[in-house]
Amino acid sequence: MEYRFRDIEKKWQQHWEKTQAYKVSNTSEKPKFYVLDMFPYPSGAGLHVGHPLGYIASDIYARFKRLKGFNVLHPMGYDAFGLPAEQYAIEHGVHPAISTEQNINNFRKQMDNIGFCFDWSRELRTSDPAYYKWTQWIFLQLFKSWFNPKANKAESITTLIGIFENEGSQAEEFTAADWKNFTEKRKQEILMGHRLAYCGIGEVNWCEALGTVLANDEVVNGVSERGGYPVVKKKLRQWYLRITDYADRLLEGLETVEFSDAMKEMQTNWIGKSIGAEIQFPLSISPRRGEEMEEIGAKLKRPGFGYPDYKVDSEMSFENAKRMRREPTEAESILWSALRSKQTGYKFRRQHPVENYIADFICLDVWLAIEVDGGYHTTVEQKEADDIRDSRLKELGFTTLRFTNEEVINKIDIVVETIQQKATELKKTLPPKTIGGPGPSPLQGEAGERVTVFTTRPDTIFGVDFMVVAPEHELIEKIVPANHKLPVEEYITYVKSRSERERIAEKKITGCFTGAYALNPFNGREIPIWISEYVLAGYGTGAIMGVPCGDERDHKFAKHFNIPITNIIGNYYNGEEANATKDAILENSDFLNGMVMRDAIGVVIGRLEDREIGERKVNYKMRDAAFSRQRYWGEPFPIQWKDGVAIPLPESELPLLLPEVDSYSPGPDGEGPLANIPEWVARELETNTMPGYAGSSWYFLRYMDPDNKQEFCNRKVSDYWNQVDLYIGGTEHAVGHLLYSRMWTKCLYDLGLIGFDEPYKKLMNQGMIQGSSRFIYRISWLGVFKPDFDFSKLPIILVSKNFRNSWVHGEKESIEKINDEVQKVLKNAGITSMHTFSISELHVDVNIVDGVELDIEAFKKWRNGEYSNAEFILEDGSVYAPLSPGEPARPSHSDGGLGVRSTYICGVETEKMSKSKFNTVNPDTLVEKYGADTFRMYEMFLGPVEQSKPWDTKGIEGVHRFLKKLWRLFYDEVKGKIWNDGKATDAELKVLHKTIKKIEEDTERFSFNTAVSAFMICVNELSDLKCYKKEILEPLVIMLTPYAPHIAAELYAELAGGEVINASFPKFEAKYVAESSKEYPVSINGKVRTNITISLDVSQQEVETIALANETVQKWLEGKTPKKIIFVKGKMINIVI
RNA sequence: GCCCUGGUGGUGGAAUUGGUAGACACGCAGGACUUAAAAUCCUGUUCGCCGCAACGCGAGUGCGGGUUCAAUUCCCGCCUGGGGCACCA
Repeated sequence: MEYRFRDIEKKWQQHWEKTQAYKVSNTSEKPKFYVLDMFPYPSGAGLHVGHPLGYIASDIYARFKRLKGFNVLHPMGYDAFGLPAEQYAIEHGVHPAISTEQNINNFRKQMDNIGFCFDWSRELRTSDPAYYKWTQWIFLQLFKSWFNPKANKAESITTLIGIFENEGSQAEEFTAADWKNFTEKRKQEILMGHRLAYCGIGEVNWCEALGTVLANDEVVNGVSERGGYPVVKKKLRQWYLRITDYADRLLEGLETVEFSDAMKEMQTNWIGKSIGAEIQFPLSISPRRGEEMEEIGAKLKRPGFGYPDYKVDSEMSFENAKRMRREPTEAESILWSALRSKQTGYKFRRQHPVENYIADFICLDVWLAIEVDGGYHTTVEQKEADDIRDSRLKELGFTTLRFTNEEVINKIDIVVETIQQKATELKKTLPPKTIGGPGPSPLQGEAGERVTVFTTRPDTIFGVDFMVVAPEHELIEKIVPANHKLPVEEYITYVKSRSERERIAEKKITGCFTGAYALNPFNGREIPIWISEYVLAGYGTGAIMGVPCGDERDHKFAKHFNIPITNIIGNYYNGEEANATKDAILENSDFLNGMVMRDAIGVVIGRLEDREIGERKVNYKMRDAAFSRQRYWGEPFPIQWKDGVAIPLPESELPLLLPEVDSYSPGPDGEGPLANIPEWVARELETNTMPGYAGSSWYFLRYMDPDNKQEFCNRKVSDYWNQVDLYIGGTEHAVGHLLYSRMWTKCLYDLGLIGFDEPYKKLMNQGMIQGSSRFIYRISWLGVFKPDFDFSKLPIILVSKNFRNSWVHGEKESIEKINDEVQKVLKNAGITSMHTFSISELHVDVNIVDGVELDIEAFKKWRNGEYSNAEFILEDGSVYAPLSPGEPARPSHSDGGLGVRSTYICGVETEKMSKSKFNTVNPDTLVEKYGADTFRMYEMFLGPVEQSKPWDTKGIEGVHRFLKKLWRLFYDEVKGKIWNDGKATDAELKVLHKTIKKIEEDTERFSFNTAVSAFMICVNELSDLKCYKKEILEPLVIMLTPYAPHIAAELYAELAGGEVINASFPKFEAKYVAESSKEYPVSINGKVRTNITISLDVSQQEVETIALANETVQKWLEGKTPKKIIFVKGKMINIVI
């Protein structure tokens, strides 16, 4: 009886479906185990051999755990919303729901073929209203929550409202009373700045021609990848998730989960926590002075980029400021107590340095300086000094008010009123502050008066030779003097056409001087402000301080633009490349001179904080997650916009169904397609939809309780199943999906909806299976065609790989050979008008190539006979021409045997597996040919699951042979059943138990490839021993169940009766594999020279004696005495001479 | 550019904690069975040198250094394939 895998597999798959063998209950005495695969997107291309890799791995583990006595949840479903279906809809007019449904059916059919143990009664689809109802519901919970930093967790927004009502907000500068007086709209605006799901303004890549928003990788060199149309940045209202508030918890959580170190590192880097300082650099030229400014700028004749022409003892003014703050005059004290804490409605600072002056009081919001004159201001010299100071302050854009001591002391009310009036007046003349909304851009606030940078190295403050501001920084348009406008605008136009990716990756140094200067806050040194594409508005503050001697990128920038470099680290800087050391002793660094850099960091921060020009700051590279898409095929937001205020729909109205649309094209102004529906717009509903990761951020919870109509998941059920014990998927989800779903889980936990705050306890990464592409080489005709030329007469000539290669390398012989052939063919075809050609490389379907040999006959039938008349120049130079009429069909090379066996050799390259590259291998054809069990085991046998590798079908035969060999331990072709009840020998038991141990260990650590090898070794050894004993075979079959469930079920049913999937994993017994001696490798100076078998229980002394007595050892010793003998018990012996 | 990851025979890979490099399988070569083929079985197979063979010798885990009695494994520098870089999923 032969191994009839097709019958067996069909039989058992039907049996399992009929008996609902994989249906899992939410209540069980057994311990639970949750195995989950990352949500697949049902693409139109169907499954290729890369997809099942992870599913087979999880299936093996799930089945293994079941044999080990666990109640195993192993569900599957579909991340069914997504762009490809929408793109297909735009191109073909098919509703995404329809194409998605078809794709899912196809996926399901393919998966069923492979014999997975999924509990299909729990299948999910994110596009199903019964599912997305709860996605919308969770979104509303996020919308109605804020992150309370004190509690370090999310809370209902009502607790925040309570705080505002009672205390107001210090950070946002309003009192409880203010809050009560705010309009509802204003209150909502403020609350929006705290909601976990919030609305803001964000920039997208907008392609007018395609009428759509593009992903970064769809933008190449400033134009769309599809079509090559121009792309610009467009600001759109967007939803965001406040994931940055969870940054610290996402970092801490990594310590509690079993992810690979690489994965943890990637997430840590993505979050990008860095500790440093935010430093404010005052601007040298006030943006308020407009046109007048450049004249001054020009007049000032700044000496290049070097030091300004006045020198300040900054330590002096700094010390003065501090001392004077400590010892204020009476008048100053009185005025300060009237101005402090925003009593006037304006924020004043006292003894604040402006360049090298120190203003008594200053309000940076309205550019107002207040001077209180003591008696000594009456001298002529002092008067002059005051005038210079006033005019400089005026130059900088400040208005100065002067009061005498007497005025302040006696008429404080009038003084304060005057100040208030002036401030209010100034405020009106100020350019309107841009209200950017609560978007993620950090560029708002008091732009226009100073540049704020974030740095992890405040100790290098005196090495700042330039600043780089993001070209899209709002400050730019305000600070650029007219004579610099043109080049700056040109540069900004260039940057606008670039995707973020391109900007970051650009090796070429680009940038543009803005014509404006900032001042070093400590010594007033002028610092030129540049813009460059490598600084992004979204990172940090959107501006960096350039320290060329300490940072490689800054160094290159300075060198490229000839910006003089200040060396603050002495010998550590060699003038050639930057040195990021923290160990150098600072030079040219004012009050830091002589200090070790790492110590200076804290000192600088202390001074920054003292002088209120900066502060210690934790910065995250991670930005809030953009959570809306201007697309159709996604979850609608349950939000209405009334008078610019977002109103959540009542939960009773969920789900908000995705409406039908006539066209899937975007709406006006880059809005989503939903904006095209009059009724939708009339209801003032949000026209964006949610992104792909919305549904996949919580799906693991829905699997636990998929049919619940009352809640997203019953708490008791989620308490039972708890975390996913094993999550399998690719590293491509390392930072996207995994971080989002971790954040959602933490939110749900904070809100008391689930009982754990990390979704995935253990993560296993599966590698990608790449495609191995094959190429053919076709002669492409170049030449002049007559107008009436009949193109069908043009012959198709294909040359084998080596001919093409040598042709490319210009080898005479090949060129002549190809030329001859070409001329002959052209002549036969009666073509004389052209004679030149090139050779182009074309993908050919890997399925009609055996290794690298093209199956010529199959190729001729490929693509409806496109190449049926092609002529082939084969590897040996012979020509394979089309049949002349009446000539009998020739066998292709693979039919072998007849005539000369020359072949057409294809080119090979490893690429992504993709339909368009004709390198996809469909699992269906392999399952059809070899069976699901062979396919499963072969995918595992290919190598470690977590490693990427190109697919090669060669080798599947070996696994198939193994299963046939296993079968022959049970059945003989002639005799039929051959197993017996005989008592197993020691040798047989040893083979069995060695295998049990290996399979158990390997399965537990996901080393499935070595487990398959162990099965092969076991079957080989049992075959050699001619062991057909039930005592051995039965445990073997149980062990095999996770890997090859069909054949195991069949053999087990015959052998023992019953269902193997409910059996128990065999127990390993050490006594059967115990060894008493070991064949030790004996090395001389680390090189193995011989082997000696020695009992395992002898001492080092005895081993040395035995080893030295050995003949080979004697020979190598050449009479010398060994210096040292190393003996590692059970491992090896090494003799050092 | 930045972050992560891989590189071992003709091929996929093994070597679990620094201890016999190449398990297992493919392919290839030779042989057995057969009229023949398929299927199956047996033998050999890292490279080089010597040799009828056995034995033996040398080199060898991307490249160049280092640590160690001993390195595929640890350290430093480089080359190179793959994944990610925020709207592909």
